[in-house]
Amino acid sequence: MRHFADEAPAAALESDTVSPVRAMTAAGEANRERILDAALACFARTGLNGTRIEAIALGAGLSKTNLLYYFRSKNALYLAVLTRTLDMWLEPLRAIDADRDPRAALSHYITAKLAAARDHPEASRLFALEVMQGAPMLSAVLATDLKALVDGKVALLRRWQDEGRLKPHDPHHLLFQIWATTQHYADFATQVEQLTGATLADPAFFERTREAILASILGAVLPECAPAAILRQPASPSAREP
Amino acid sequence: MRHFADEAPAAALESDTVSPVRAMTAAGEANRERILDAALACFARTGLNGTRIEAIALGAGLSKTNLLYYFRSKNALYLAVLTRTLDMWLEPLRAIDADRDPRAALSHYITAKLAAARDHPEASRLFALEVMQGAPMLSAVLATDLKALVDGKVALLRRWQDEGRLKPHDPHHLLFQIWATTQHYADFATQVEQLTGATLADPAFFERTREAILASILGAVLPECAPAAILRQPASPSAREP
DNA sequence: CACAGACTTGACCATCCGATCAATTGTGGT
DNA sequence: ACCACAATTGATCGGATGGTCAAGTCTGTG
Repeated sequence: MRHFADEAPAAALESDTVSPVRAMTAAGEANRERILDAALACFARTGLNGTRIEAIALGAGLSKTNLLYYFRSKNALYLAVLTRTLDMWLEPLRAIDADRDPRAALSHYITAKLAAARDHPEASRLFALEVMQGAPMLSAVLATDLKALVDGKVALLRRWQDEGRLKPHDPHHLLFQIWATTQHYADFATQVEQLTGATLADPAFFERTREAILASILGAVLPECAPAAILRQPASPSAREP
Repeated sequence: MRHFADEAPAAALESDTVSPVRAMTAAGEANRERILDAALACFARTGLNGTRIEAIALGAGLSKTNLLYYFRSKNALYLAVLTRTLDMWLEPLRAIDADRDPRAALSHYITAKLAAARDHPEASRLFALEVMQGAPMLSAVLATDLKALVDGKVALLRRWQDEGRLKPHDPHHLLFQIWATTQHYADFATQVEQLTGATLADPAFFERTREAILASILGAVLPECAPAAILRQPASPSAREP
């Protein structure tokens, strides 16, 4: 019997290559992966509470009991899926490069995020579900890792602004806008498809989407376009409004 | 025994003021409302599967059995919450007015949506959860009511573009961007607060957020600012990208 | 070949939770 | 005061489901 991570968000998962006399079989590793894939698909569609452990097992092609041999509990599995997906999900943000020109950096970031929304919508939905429920399993990671990562990029954006290479625009809101607009096409794919009849899988639609996002976001932060007194009318920040 | 709506998405709920000999007591009506409020709070936080019917009863201040006297099943209650909230949620979109000047109309819409995200974040999360899971209970309504509403507004936006009062910008994407950016601050409030330390409840933060959104979206569609050749570098729509 | 330990299985348990029922209390109208 | 019906309650059922157990089978290594 060899069991793995459980509840603890800081779980170290397997690690220990000191191997307990004999390590995990190739078949075992393959099963673990298949389980994680199936679990991602299920959790992203129906959430933690909505998915039955048996459905995941079915998707992975093994029995419920056998699945529980690899992951001691549904929570442990959920956590494993979460951590496995997180790195991939944050990769594009990490890749924003101080050495590159701001326009290229932001343009690449937006494109990468939109491509991720197209290629891994389940990952997007998984995190969206988790965060929307208050991130009960992820709050620690968010408050440390993500915070640090974002702080760094915010500083970079500020520097670019100070150098006059970006228009003044709150860096946090810039990031939020990018996240929101790109992930929207993954998280609300159902709605998008019902209203437009298209999906990001359609290259033409992808390109139109990309251009629409680039137009509004780059237009707001790149200095070549005169600011134009866009904000003029009364604020009325509290009105529910007609 | 008087029971109400059940599964059917097209449920007519109570209606019938023809009263079966004696209508519902004032206390009864009040209870119904309290249940719906409590249910909204719970469903928005933990989703349909994640909330126990007893938690809602507790939040509403009555017993589980008593709650089931007012709503014959958890699904019926969920559906009732959904439909009760939908009207309020779509109101700002309906209010986009052909008679108004495009700038004012869009600015008002964005402000109203952001205010709604601030004042009714649970509503936002409720629909987000529902749509993200494929809108199992709402797909019918979305495909008809919402579709019709959106089609109308898209036509209006197109007209404005044809008249030169808006820059060419796919109307669907414009709406999606507005929805995504405003609702993000409700749906991902946890994350936003962890990263910025602020909430929409803070008037200064609300105003900064509003300005950031207006700047990018209005900047992209209002004609006073020269387009500027923002989209120039290679598309590479498929690259995952470094 | 033998054996240790990874892998797999089917039967089973315990509990949670949505829902029903029978019975009681409260209340507005006549 | 009485009655019909709304409102409320506690007991209880039954199905679903997460998780355990004991008993295997398979496989690489000594």
